[in-house]
Amino acid sequence: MSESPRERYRAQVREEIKRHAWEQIAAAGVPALSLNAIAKQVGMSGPALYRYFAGRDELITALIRDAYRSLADSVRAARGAGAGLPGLADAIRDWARSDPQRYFLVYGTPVPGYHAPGDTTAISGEIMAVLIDACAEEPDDEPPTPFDVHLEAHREWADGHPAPAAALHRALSFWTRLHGVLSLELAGHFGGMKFDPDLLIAEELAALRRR
Amino acid sequence: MSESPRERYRAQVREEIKRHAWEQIAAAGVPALSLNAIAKQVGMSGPALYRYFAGRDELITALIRDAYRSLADSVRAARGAGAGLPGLADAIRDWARSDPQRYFLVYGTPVPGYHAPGDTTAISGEIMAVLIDACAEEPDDEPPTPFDVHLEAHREWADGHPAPAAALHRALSFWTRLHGVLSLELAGHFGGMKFDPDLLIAEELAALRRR
DNA sequence: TGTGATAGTTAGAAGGTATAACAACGCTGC
DNA sequence: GCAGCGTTGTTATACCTTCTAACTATCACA
Repeated sequence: MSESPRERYRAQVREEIKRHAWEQIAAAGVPALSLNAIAKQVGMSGPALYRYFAGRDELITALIRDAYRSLADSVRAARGAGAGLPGLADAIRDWARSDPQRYFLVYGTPVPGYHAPGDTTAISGEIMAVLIDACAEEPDDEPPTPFDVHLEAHREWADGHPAPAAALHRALSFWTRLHGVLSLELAGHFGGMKFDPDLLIAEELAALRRR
Repeated sequence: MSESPRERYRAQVREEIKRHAWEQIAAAGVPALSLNAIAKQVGMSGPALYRYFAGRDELITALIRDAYRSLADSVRAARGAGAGLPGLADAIRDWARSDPQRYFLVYGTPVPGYHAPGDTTAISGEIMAVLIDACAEEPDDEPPTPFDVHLEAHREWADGHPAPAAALHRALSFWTRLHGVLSLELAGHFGGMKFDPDLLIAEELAALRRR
């Protein structure tokens, strides 16, 4: 399983290409990402880059995969350190704020034709599993809602997780509420409004306990 | 104030250009929007289109403005027809589903350098005002939260609306919760999950009453 | 040490945005 | 009615992009 020197070199170059790609994306967004410009930055000329990525789409797909992986790692690390829902929210929020365009590469505007490769949906499920875990340990004194019973009938996506439907519901709400505030904040839609988005997030998630 | 025949013709051509632009965007997203292709569809060749829009950016800006205007009109129409929060949610949801890429043009991934023109932020405020109106007439039996008092101190963005801070809070939560579910749904992130997003939206908004 | 896969090069096709220079049309004022 | 001018269209062009083709040089390995 040891890698040949060629493979090692190849992997290094691929990483360097992606590093420059992330810089361009952070600076001007995905549309401004130019393979030519990256190639020059890396020190090779134009088409040589196609030895490492079949094209623009494959490079972007690799970036999306890395972003998903990074997010899942952050979430699992936080959970591993004993974080509950507030701690997980902090982890996701920090991850998103550290590079908004990376967050939007995962959760932003989709390209109509694009279908995510299977492994990213697997990573997505991995994140969801952690959220459900954290939700399952929260106290639950509310009666089941209509959506809870609906969820009970459509819980295949939880991948056999044993948590009650109410926990799945909570995980979904956690995800959508956090994303709702976070994406609007990062997109600048709270522009003129002077309130602190963190407080809104905190309250949105606190309300989760009361459902 | 009557418009000359030239102005009328010019306005018609601009509309036709935007019509084709929307078709391209709906089909393949903003990145695939090509001025050249649009020009050919309209029946003129290439650079002639620059007589009507100074460039790609100006065309897209015009589309964003129209999208904002259309959304605001839908919201106001629903409100004018007596809709409360559930009705407003339906209106926004229907508007978004009728053309997801139009929704994402307004609320999707932002371009790092881009600053929205002033009139669109005005329209955004117009929408917000309607939401606050609807929230103000909802019964409110909850004690004020910490975020409520924070909002009371930072309510300039509500543009002098007389509603109590709790109503502003509710309007913000309505907006962020709806956007959270809607954008994830439209982006396909509920892919494998078989639950009905409408039920989740309904429950997220019902929980608004309990804060 | 020879040989073949790999990594790089330049050339070029196809298509994009955008500008410049020019022709033709039509509205407007006299 | 008609001269003149602004507007709308054209083609040519510059420069960018992605991506393929053909060719060369290098490096690992038998």
